[in-house]
Amino acid sequence: MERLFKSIKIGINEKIYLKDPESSDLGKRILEYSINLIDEIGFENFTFRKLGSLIGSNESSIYRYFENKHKLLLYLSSWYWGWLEYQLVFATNGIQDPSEKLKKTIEIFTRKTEVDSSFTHINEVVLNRIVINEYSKSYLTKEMDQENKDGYFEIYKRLIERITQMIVKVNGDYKYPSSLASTILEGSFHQYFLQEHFPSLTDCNKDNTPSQYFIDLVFKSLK
Amino acid sequence: MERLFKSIKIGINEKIYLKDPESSDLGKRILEYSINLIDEIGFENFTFRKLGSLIGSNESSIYRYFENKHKLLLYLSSWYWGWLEYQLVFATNGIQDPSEKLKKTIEIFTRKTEVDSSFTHINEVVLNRIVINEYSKSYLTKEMDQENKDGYFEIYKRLIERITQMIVKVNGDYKYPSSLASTILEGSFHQYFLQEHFPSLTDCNKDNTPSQYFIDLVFKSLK
DNA sequence: TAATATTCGATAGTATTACTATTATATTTG
DNA sequence: CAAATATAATAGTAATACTATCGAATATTA
Repeated sequence: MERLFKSIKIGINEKIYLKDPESSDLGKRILEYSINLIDEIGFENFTFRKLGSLIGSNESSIYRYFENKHKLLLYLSSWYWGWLEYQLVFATNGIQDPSEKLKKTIEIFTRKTEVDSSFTHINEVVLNRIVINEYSKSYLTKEMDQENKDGYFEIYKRLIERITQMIVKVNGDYKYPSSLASTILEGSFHQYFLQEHFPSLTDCNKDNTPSQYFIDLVFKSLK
Repeated sequence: MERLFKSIKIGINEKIYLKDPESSDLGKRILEYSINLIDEIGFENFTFRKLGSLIGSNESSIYRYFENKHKLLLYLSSWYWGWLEYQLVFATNGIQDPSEKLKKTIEIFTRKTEVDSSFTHINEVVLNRIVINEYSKSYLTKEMDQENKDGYFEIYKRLIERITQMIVKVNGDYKYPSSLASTILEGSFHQYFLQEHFPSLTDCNKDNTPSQYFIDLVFKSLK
């Protein structure tokens, strides 16, 4: 539980930012509006200049918080994974039965994101869309091995490890708990992407949710 | 079968290129060396200027073949999917039993790529690495819906549809054949990525192959 | 309250990227 | 051999991704 609170409050690796964006008003505006702007125009077209003019601030001021937009994306996605971890632990805390717990976990990962008013300047619904559309760009780079060593993907990895442990508790003989855990996480985001852009490549829609698909997949695998 | 040969020979959507790179020596060198250069420095750092100087040619000459590097990536990945489709149909052609056929298909998708000397100027092993590391960047853009309408992802979609049909033949009652098919394709590439960069998040390694993991996953799902 | 530190905005400047346009030259083909 | 086509060389543009400097406003502290 301590690990969790650390993530929610100060858990974001300090090397990701130059100045803590939570420490000032401008910093918070950077977070709030960068989410909207990236969602709107996409990460490729997003620049600090555009963000500056959107929040009525200066490009160079934003550079005082983040080295570049790549680091900002790492910050936002780390924040998202930390928030998801919080949701996860909170929702599954009381559940004793391992299967029930794993089922609930899959539901948390695959459910539609809803606004959580506890963090006012961050819109989790929009941030969820960003993670679906942009997260893989943050690790599919030539710098990622070094960044991984520096701990930039810590929270994401911890999340997958949590699922792995739950899988092991349901069936200790299953041979691929880590692979299955990462399939659940990547896969559920991918199914949402397909629903939006390649509907013919998925069976998920309003009636058939990704939750049902993954619950079926996982529990048949673990039987 | 005709659809297949179309893909191998001229199947790449003509809107992707300005001038067919297979139609000239320079075009072939663009394909050959862009694969090496993207693999070496990553798609973000790759520019036509660098490619030009690598092949002793001019930046502006490359622009006569491809509008921009994004289109080149679309070309290369379309080529790869077409090549994979060829491998797939070739290897599964004689198999009658639907389960055997699906199993073979999963093996094709999840096996390590080997050089295929039939296409001399394209190195499939290196191209496979590019698809693992860069393919998602080609569709995670704001332009993708239009590009999808224009048919740029045709071959990729057809591949997934082929797997879907095989799944249906093995078990017509299974509720999520398309989702499972896309999970196999995306998932197996992702497992290779994890092996390379996040080994703690996968159980796949020299002894445990992605093939075994996915065969287990799929056939338990369809039982 | 004065001194000091911090923050931010404004401006300017650089190297690189992602192209486009033009012209000259080489090569192919009819 | 002429005409068409392909390529190379050069130049140029707008945007990007920063870095540096400086001064004004604001907050902190002595």
